[in-house]
Amino acid sequence: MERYNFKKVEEKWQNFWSKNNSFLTTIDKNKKKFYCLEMFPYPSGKIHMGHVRNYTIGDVLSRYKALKGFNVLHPMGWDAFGMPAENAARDNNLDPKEWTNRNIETMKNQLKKLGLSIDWSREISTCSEEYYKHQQNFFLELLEKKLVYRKENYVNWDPVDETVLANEQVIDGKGWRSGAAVERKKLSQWFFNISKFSQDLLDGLESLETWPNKVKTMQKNWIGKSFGCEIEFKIEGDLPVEKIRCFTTRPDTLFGFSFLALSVDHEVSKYFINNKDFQKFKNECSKTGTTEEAIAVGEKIGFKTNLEAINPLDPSQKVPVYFANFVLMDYGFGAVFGCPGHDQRDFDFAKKYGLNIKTVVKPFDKDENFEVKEEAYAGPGILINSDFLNGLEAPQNSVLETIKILEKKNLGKKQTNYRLKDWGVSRQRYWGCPIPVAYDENGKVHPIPKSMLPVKLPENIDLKVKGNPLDSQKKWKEIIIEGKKMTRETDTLDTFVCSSWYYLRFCSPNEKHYGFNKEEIDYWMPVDQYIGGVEHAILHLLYSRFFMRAIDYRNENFQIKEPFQSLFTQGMVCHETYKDEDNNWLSPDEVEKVNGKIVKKIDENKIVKVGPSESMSKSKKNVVDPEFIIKNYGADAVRLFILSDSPPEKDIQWSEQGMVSSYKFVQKLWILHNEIKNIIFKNKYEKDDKKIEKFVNQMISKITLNLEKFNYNVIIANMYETYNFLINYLKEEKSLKNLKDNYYKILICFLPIIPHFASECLEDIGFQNEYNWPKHDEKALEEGKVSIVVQINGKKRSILNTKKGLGEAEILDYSKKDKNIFKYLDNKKIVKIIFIKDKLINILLNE
RNA sequence: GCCCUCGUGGUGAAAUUGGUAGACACAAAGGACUUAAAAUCCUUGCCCUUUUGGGAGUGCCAGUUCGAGUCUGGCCGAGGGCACCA
Repeated sequence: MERYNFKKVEEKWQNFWSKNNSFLTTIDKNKKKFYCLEMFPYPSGKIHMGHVRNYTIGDVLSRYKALKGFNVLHPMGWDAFGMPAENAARDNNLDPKEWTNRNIETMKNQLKKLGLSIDWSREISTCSEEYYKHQQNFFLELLEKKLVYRKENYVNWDPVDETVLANEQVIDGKGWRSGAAVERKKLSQWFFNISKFSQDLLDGLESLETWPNKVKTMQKNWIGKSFGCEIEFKIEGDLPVEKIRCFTTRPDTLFGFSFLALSVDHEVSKYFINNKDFQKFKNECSKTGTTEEAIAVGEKIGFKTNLEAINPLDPSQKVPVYFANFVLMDYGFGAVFGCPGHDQRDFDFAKKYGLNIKTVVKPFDKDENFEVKEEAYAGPGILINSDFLNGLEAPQNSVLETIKILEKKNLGKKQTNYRLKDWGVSRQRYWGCPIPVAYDENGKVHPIPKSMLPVKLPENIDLKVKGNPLDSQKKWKEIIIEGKKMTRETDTLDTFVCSSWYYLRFCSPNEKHYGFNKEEIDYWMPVDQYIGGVEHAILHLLYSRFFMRAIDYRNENFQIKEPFQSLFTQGMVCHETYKDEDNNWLSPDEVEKVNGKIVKKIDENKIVKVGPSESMSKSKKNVVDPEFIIKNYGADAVRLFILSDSPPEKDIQWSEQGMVSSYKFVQKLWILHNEIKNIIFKNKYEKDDKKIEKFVNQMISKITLNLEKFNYNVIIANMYETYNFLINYLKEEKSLKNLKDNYYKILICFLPIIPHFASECLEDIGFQNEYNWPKHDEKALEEGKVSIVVQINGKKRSILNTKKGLGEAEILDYSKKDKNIFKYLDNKKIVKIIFIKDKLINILLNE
């Protein structure tokens, strides 16, 4: 017997699949479809372990579903626009397109070596004209439907990447990619009207039953629905301001009114343009948005005006109007009614400026003299000190009741607010999809006629210029539309737009006239299983859900609202971190273990500091290169290891030892296979044994269930159990009638996990082409013996091995004779018996 | 501060959803084979007993139940998300 040569075998099967177009998919209406999609990668250069995990999980599912008889769509493509290409190209004097395409070539080869069952004929790349021309077309459609618009607005400006970021792309006040502190800047920008669908996006979450709750909650919070009331406050003072509108969720606490706070960008601020103190204050406020310290301390500061606001429910009450740093212009009306008694933030502000703090809600268990002292009381209770509102249950009844009163008196009206803001999609970068519009002499927007699409990116341009490289392309900017000279838009689209509809394109990668073909998406969509990292919980997943609604809007031919039927978010791949004496990060191949100590490879005397295990990242150098690992151990062993140990939704610890043991397991399986093959071909079947049949049926049932439930780590354990069983079985039984058929079934169960190995073994014992997923036979499971637990007063005292299906009386009889049991029964009365067939008997005794 | 998730051996984790806790693997210790090492295989894994066996035990405290890792309430701890959202 030869040692298992994974290199030869894996190459052989990869070539076989490729030559036979094994994973090519076409519409087949006689079969049930299954669309399995993993989040497509950014072509950064090489695949990393995260990709290996993500795509292995998807591949196991795809292969399993295909064996079950589904028509499986399992495509792959490239999220190919974006900053790294532009930066790399600029720094190395390259063309971003070349850089990107070279990376795609490399990564595609790496993915192929993993043995993924991907239909490569559907490969797409978002930076190809073939792809982005359809995207430009979508943009124009949205423009027609008024779902995309242009407005001047404060934006999140990333000073390092020199581009605008969407709210979702600002993390802790920093750019999601560059990590630079984000600044506020006023710019004219393109926006997608995602907020139009706030309620619909929220409602849609209900239908996504198999999405992780975590993700649904995050989206729900992000959409941030709140119900309340819009109130108009009359204003008196030395400025021509008559009224100011506020939004509040607690109109019922109006009698606790103590100040009115405005955003520094509120229209009232126009009267303070020349006020130096105000300008100074405003500066202070813009700083607090970005420094971490200010966020941590959360100090509230205000600027007092000479205006006074009148309480609509009690015109005799007048309170001061402030500008305050904690009021946001783009939520509500940029104005807040301050009720310090029952809102902690208002409380802090009132304390600082010595404003009145009035208690208007008392907790249920306190009397009417209850007073707010150390902190605001935001809980439920009964309204007090509130005139005609006294006695109402807050907020349960009081909010609606107060809104009714305000509406009747024409002082306010019911309103629902959402935190979700429109999606700014303009990016001042070269390597993205050009926005297909132009401006005439007056700055009026003109869509580029569809016949002139795509708007192609100019080639061979200078990327070293400051700002947007497209802006300096004078020739390219000129365009003539219907005889008129115009100037092109130089902003490109956020790359998240590209990934908002790529899953549609996979259904019709060759459709020339439109982004997709109706017949094809009707068959394939929605994606049955989407798999990717949880980091896209809001960004990509919300944008995609929006994009389907945007296409669906006023479109009778399109009915998809939810693109992803099921979502699975896999955990990260982690590795220990290492640092040398000078605190420089070291990669795992720069260190080794000598006598239990981790040391530097080049110098054994240098001790290495071992840090906590963290998600693999280039910056911490705690990465392991998949290509190297695949080369050393083979794709099957890598697949096996990446799935073992931890459940796929949890983080996994990369361990060299674990990797080696997976490798050895494949070798051991090969030795076992040869032993079985010998028995099969020597035709030594004589004894008809049910033991193997029962075991294999149990195993099929377990593995099938674990596949359905994404318990892939348990499947690996099942594989080890199977191996252990077979080894012992072969020791006992040398003549085995049922071996071949049962072994065949086992190999098919292994196929999704270790496809090369299983295909090779199947061929080796004479099965060549079509395999089907085995069904477990209930009858086989029922035969034979069971272990029944015998309990005395709820404690396990013995185990009976009996035939299946015995009744209570028989089991009790056996129990009484059991040597571990009868000593307990001595002189005791049986009070009660709990009996569960084939499982357990619990005998309750009188003490 | 608010929201969500999770606490099981030295480690990663299983447990048919209320019925044998620790499957399967990693690491460790002891042993076998070997002149030796590597590889491989076997055994062990809290406490008491020489063994048969018994006791404790799934973060902590209580409860429901014949029976709780699983259900309920309270507490403690870890991880993640959001953060002046009125």
